[in-house]
Amino acid sequence: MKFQAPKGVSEYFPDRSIAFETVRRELIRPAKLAGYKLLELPIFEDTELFTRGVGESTDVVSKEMYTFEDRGGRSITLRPEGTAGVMRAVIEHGLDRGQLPVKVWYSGPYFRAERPQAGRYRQFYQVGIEAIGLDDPAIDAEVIAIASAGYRNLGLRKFRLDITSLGDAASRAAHRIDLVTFIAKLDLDEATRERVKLNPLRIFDDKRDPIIAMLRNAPLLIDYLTKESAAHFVKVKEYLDALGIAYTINPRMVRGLDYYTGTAFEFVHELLGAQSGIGGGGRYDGLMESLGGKNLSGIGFGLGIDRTLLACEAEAIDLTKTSRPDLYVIPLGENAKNFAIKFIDDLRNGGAIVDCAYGDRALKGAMKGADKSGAKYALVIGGSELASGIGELKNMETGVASSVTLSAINSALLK
RNA sequence: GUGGGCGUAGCUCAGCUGGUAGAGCACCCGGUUGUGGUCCGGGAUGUCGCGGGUUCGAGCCCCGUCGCUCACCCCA
Repeated sequence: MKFQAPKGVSEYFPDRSIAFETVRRELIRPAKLAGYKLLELPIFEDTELFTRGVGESTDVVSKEMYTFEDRGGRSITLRPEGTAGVMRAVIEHGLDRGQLPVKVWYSGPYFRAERPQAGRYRQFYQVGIEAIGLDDPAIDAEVIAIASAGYRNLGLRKFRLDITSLGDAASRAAHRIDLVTFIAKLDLDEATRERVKLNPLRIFDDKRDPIIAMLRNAPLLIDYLTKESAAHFVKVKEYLDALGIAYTINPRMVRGLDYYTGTAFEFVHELLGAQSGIGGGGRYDGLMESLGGKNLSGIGFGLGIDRTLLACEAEAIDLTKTSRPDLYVIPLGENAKNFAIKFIDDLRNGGAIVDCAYGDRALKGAMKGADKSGAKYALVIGGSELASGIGELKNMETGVASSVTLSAINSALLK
């Protein structure tokens, strides 16, 4: 029996794991700069939180959840997305009692039992933020700007931002009547008809050309916005313009989760395959109340770490440089090793990245190790260095070595 | 859940009309005393995904099975 990882999970190991770590850090950074605070939540929750929060009509709930019964007979589900859990925590612990909005960020694994393919995994990673309790369009723009900054920090260029407004309940009710009437006249197959019954908007998600053609003159939700919703959307666009963030209005955009209202957005990368959405989010003004909390509005996003990493790779962005050692130490003999252990520890405590050729390797092999580690400098410590206190610090890039007093080597010198 | 492609050394792959496995990269050792990258020499490595069948003989053919992968669906 040879063990394998479960189907469809993503795993990261060197050197790709270094890039993964960088992606996560850079996507989080703009949120921290904007005052969002970490929320660390469980990866499993009461199943009903998701069926009510995400929506029964979604594929996520109807066929993609990892659900099981725990030993107490409770129905538990591995979280398929982050927002519902945040709402639960905010309501349960009264985080919304202080100043609004509540601004939080979070990151971790999510689970959906889908058939895997490029950029789609059963366990995948996201960075998310939520701003709860403020319906000012400026916060919509802030959330979008934070996501956009994360991608730009990484050096990504070949992506676009799609935005639309799904309006408030009144907007959607008016549109739904006309859309259902329109769809009823179309010649659709059984499966599509069934799918659309629960949420007619999903018809716009169809990728088949004949269907897309049929929808050319379909009524668009964005044309049914109430005065308030329309005004809100106008302000969001103005703020994005002021921020210099380019966007495309996409009135046919469909979000996968039912709780979205008003502003909705998606970041789409040009070089990825079928799974090209690297992040998305929107407003969810009725969610909190529907989960038993106060009637507070909210907006947030989820950014896919796995897909963002794929996007960086597609754009040939190297994210592995940061973790290469500053110094690679090669001790020769037991006395040198005794000295090196403390010498290295001091440098590390000073903030330098230091690796060492332990294991009494031959000098030549150890030098190869230094080379492969990508270290900036190599330092051999043997009998003569111990006796004189002076070593040859070799710059691995230029090949030039210079005499340095060992006691003078510190992290600043190596950086 | 549906469909296509693919499963041979750690990685990428070759293996002609069936005759009991190869390359490159990576790895280890060496090229006369303590300094890497290039070059040269040497070395280790596989139940050819798994099970069954056909055959004197199967990595190659047939059946099944598992897995990976890409796409549909859907989405991060």
